[in-house]
Amino acid sequence: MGRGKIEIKRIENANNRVVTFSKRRNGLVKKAKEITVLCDAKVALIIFASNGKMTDYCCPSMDLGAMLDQYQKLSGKKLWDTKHENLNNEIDRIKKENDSLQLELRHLKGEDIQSLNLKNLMAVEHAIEHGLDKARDHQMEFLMTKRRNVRENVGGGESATQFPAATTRDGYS
Amino acid sequence: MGRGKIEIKRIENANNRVVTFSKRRNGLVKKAKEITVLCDAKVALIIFASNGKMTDYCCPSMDLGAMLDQYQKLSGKKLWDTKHENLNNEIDRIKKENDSLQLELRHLKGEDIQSLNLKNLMAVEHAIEHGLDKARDHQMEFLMTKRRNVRENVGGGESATQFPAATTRDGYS
DNA sequence: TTATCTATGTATAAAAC
DNA sequence: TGTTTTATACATAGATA
Repeated sequence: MGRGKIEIKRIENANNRVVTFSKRRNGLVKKAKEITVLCDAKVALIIFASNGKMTDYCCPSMDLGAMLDQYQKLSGKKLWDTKHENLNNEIDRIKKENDSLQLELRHLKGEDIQSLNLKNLMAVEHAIEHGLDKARDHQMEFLMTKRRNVRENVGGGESATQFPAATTRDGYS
Repeated sequence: MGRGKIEIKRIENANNRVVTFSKRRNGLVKKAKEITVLCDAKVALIIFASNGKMTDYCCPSMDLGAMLDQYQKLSGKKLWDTKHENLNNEIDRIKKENDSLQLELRHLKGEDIQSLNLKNLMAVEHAIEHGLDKARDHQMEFLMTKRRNVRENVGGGESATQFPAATTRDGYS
């Protein structure tokens, strides 16, 4: 074309290639706009230069998302379902983790323990005992702090008399 | 062009419009292919005729999905995120639920309880006590059953002393 | 880059099949 | 519809700024 016909193959001269790209890209977008107007067509066009820079055109009458929905319907090709699948898998994974946490939690609260065998049951018991110890230790710390505060305070100590419930049971252990 | 210049506005004659569409669509796709080859460009092109029929072209070096990923990155526009948003919200919701379960679990095990106030600490304690009661009740049942079985067995008790096998699920420590 | 300048090669409007 | 024909209008390669 122009000052000489060219073969349709990669333009080796980098400068020519870039210049030609720029011209033809403009031409392509222009043509896309024209067919849109002239023929009531819907056109979406995305162009990446070899340097990564992007140019795009989408007809005003339909947005790209709608175009792509239609594309998927008509072509049968999936564009984002693989992405959906990954998210769904993630959801499944977390839900399972969630379920097992819920179960463990119920066990520690003494619920659903009929499904446990003796060994697991004893493990649960020990976990609970350990937790109880720590909770009581902590309560005690709370109270000690409170009492010390009361002593250092001016007024009366009625709040300081409030001791933890701490009913100690002895099971068989 | 051709036998007469035309204005770039909708071609009112339906027949002309369709014929022109067909010609220009072919021209557009041809140009898209050419720039792809000549300039190392990546091009995606989707065209819908007013009758709904679709024509598309995508450069061989990148599939449409990848093109669109790149499009989203570079343009900042969301194509399918509304669809994804729901799934992502679901994931967030479950993750939060998960976190709160984990925290509750740690509390019941006596961990991280320094962050609790006295009232919550006592609530935890009561939950633990309740769980412990139930666990011990259940253990007791186990043993009673076992003892009864031993009594009812004919031979020597050595097989009867064998405690449940305990195929173990872990996590109670 | 982008714009302008030309000579050429292409695309295509209109018509007819 | 799709193709061919043909006259014109456009696009653009290469050079230059």
